[in-house]
Amino acid sequence: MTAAKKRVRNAAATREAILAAAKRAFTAKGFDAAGMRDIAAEAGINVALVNRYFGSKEGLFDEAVIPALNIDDLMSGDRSTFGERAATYFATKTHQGDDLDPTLAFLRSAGSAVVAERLSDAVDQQVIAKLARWLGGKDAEQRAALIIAQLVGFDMLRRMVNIEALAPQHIDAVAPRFAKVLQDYVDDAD
Amino acid sequence: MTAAKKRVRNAAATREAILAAAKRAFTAKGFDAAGMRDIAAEAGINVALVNRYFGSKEGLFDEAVIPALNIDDLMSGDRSTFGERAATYFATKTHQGDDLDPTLAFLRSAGSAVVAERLSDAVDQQVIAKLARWLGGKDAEQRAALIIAQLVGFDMLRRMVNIEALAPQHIDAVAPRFAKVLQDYVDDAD
DNA sequence: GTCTATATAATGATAGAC
DNA sequence: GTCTATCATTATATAGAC
Repeated sequence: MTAAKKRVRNAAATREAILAAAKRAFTAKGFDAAGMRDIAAEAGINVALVNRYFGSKEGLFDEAVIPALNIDDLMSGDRSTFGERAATYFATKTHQGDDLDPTLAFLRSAGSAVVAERLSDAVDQQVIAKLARWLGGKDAEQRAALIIAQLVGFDMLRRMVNIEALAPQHIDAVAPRFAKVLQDYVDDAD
Repeated sequence: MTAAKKRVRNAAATREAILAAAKRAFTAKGFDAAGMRDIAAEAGINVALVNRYFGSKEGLFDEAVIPALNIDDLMSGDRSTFGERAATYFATKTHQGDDLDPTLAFLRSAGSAVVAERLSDAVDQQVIAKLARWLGGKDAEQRAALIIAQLVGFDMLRRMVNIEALAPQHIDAVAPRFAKVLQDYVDDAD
């Protein structure tokens, strides 16, 4: 057993514990609603340590959420199957409670004035610009932006608004329709 | 001139002033970030009056924002031109600072636990179910949900994330692409 | 490295005078 | 109908003891 009041000194472990708790909190409640006290309590440490390790709540968000805003996994396969892969992924993904879900964290934090700009920059540079380069062809930026708009809107309605028609049990009807639209944008490169 | 400290007693005018200020605040900052004091100050009245007239911040949101969550205007025309009308509307709309913008208010408030459920109910019943009935045909609920997902995601990226490729000056390239996708969902009724 | 205690500033809501 | 004054709560952040 460890000491009751003071933790064993372990900078790396403490840092990771805070980071993990922050990912859960930002995913579940968004930036504004997630509280430093809650994050510290769930990490099993004192509030003061969060600021010591990450400077501020914003600094914590920068490390916990911002780097994860990307769709690199979807760009690792072939362009001809992007629509199908993206549609299946977004139509079936479920949030594991102890993990960061970047899309949910983004959707729940997008209304916050504090992190709005960093979220914008991340989506613009790490998601859309990167996807545009991967797509190539004419109007790549616009096609990439429209693709991401579809994905973001779909996830918003499916998991935040809880629209029943988009639930996983209807994937057989939804996924093909959704995949086709996405793939049309990919293929519309002249 | 009216009295300096006390307003002329006018329940209807006071109520409207609060409502107008609330619409601006909820549009600009979302439910959580909008403050009762700010709303009261902008309406030129005392904070206590807000609670007197609307019971609570939630009650104010219920009157100021919830009923406006609909796309009735887009459903007043012909089904064959829905895609074009919706694409043009969403690709060019700009928020007039002294008005409610329902989509922005929704996007900026969606992360709030307090109003999440009422927003879900409103989008589900007032927007998607209504659009589904108007669309008709097979899988109407799913097609309606996918259409709204496109519109919501598009507005999110265009006006909240500020993606340059979706700005009004590129409407000539964006709108036709966007319109086609929307219309495909409308026409896919068998 | 970790904690306690506190500074400072907001918040939504309400009781009661006028 | 409108206001003042205040309650009770919460928030992030920090100084300093151990």
